[in-house]
Amino acid sequence: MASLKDVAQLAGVSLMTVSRALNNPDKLSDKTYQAVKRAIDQLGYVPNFAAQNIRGVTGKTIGVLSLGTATTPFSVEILLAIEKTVRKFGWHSYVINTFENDEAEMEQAVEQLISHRPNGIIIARNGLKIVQVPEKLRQFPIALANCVTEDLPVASYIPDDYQGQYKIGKLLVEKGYKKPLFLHIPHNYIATKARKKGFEQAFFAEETDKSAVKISHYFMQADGEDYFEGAKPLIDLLQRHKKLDYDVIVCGNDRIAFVAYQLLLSHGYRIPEDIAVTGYDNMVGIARLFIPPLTTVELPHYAMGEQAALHLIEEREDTECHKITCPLIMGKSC
Amino acid sequence: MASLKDVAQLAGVSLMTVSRALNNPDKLSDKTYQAVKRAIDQLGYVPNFAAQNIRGVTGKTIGVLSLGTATTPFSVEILLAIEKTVRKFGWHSYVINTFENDEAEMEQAVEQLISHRPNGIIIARNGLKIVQVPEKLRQFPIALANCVTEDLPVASYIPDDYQGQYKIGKLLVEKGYKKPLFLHIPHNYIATKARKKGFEQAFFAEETDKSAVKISHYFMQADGEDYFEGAKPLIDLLQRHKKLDYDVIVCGNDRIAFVAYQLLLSHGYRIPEDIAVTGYDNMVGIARLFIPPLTTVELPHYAMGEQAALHLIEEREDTECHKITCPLIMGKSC
DNA sequence: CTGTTAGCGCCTTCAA
DNA sequence: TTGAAGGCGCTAACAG
Repeated sequence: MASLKDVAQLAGVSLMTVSRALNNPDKLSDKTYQAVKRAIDQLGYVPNFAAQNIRGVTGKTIGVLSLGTATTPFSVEILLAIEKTVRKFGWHSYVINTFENDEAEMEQAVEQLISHRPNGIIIARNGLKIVQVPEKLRQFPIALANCVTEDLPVASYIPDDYQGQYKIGKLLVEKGYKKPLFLHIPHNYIATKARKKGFEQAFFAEETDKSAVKISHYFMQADGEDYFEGAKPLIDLLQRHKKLDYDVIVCGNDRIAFVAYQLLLSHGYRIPEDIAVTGYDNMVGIARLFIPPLTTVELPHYAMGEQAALHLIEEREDTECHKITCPLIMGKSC
Repeated sequence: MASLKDVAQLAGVSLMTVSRALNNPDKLSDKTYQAVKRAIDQLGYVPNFAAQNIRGVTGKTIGVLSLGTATTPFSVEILLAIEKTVRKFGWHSYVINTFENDEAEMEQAVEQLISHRPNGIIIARNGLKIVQVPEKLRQFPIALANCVTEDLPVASYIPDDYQGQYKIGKLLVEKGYKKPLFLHIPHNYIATKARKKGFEQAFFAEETDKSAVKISHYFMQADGEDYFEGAKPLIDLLQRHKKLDYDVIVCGNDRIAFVAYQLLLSHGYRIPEDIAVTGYDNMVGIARLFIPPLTTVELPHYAMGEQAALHLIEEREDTECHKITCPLIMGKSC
């Protein structure tokens, strides 16, 4: 690959002149600049990042430790947001994917991250969870995207699950729904509690006749990603009862909603005439395939990545847990 | 960040001794080695990648140009496979995401890729398409994952769509299905033709009474990713006819199947008793939510990434278009 | 305006 | 077994 030296040779100037043509063109005479530029184009020269980096003159670099992206690819948007945001500021990003439970791989991943001498670290997770911040990473400025930690005070950017589910609850109250069935995501997820609270508060705040409100809470035991399980309670109900005594199924995420749709439709229920359904996530590429379109709430993947990146770029000093609004996506399922 | 020099100072040895402790431990006396090691641990020293790279002693690097991952996150597995594979060989990988249609961004992406002085380039796409290989990238060894090009002879690794759809066709014939309705993915996709051919050959090869076979081909016009469109013909049919004259809906992908399921179930059809359905893709996180489980074919995302990486690592010299088998995923929808 | 020198962190080569 | 010198590609600081 062509180096500065090659360009200098071809242009018949010194190394520094070429360097300047790249970084301070106005410090050169127009003639020299043109000559150098021609040589650069001719050789297709592109500066060597490593060489610049060693001198500490590249834009800064953010190392991203991405956890578990494989199983839930929908959150890639976090990574894309980081990449796009840092690029806008002339920074670079470097992503390492790994899994929390593979210690050896994690160790290797961390070392690889450090070997690139990042100016900051973002730890991103596919689904909201508590993460451990690897010891060796704690020397860097850190921001968390879609995860939190108890290890140390560090800023995190996560979805405002309370607000999202609250908004759904409010909407349902306004529309006059009285008997919701809440099909949770696993009870050991962080999001679960916030969503439960959000939904209940939206309901109880508006309904004076609390006895009319029936909320059935079902929790799935499994920790797996098999959201089919989330709809199991509904399966039971459909088998046991001729007619459901609920007017809306509030689903913990769009995947559970998909299962619910199939169950309801196959039992002759019309959505939303006979029974309404709501989701959560706004799964990219899927959400709009529901018939009728699913009313759901969007996980702010892009914003989480963007904000975490900005946190490091702008050197924000807070160590708060920023809850990002989940916009309501109005469909026709309720 | 600690450098070799710092470690040397702390250990009271020369720079080179530390370097050797890292790369040729056996060339040191055990005592010195232990002393150095202690210093390394104490400082948490990790070699500076850029400095190694500039000397050309790091493992090699593969630059990945990832196209359009945002819209279809399901193919991230290609990137994960690349990362995992190169790591196994002590290589590194570096991913840049961008879009084909943004020329300025593409230009920038290519330069960034080159600035890392990769030893090889993989171009990966979210969905199988023809790509242009940027001029400046052609100087490197290249492998394509989930895409092909007409620009130059270069190895590509893509799904064997013919084989995949053939297998589905064969299965349906064996099970006695006679009247398929084929809901294609857009007709301008590369995969479409291969799948059509695969399906037809499976059918016509076995059925002697060709008149009994009814294949209705519908093509969607839109070039968008809105696979809802793919099911439009089915919507029309359901509106026009009391009872469908098909015994199986062969869907161009799982997303179309997703729509088809809802349409059929809401019209009182039981799957597969009244009408069967098949998919294509085995979309991660979605495929197993179908009720009944969808019989589909898996896009070999992992294998495509892995093989493209191996192509570069092993310095394979062919420039063929490798079609990778799509395994049949047996569900209960046919 | 342009060139020379020095040095970033590391490793190869050669000398001790 | 260990150390010193030189250089990878680049740029900041200083000369000319």
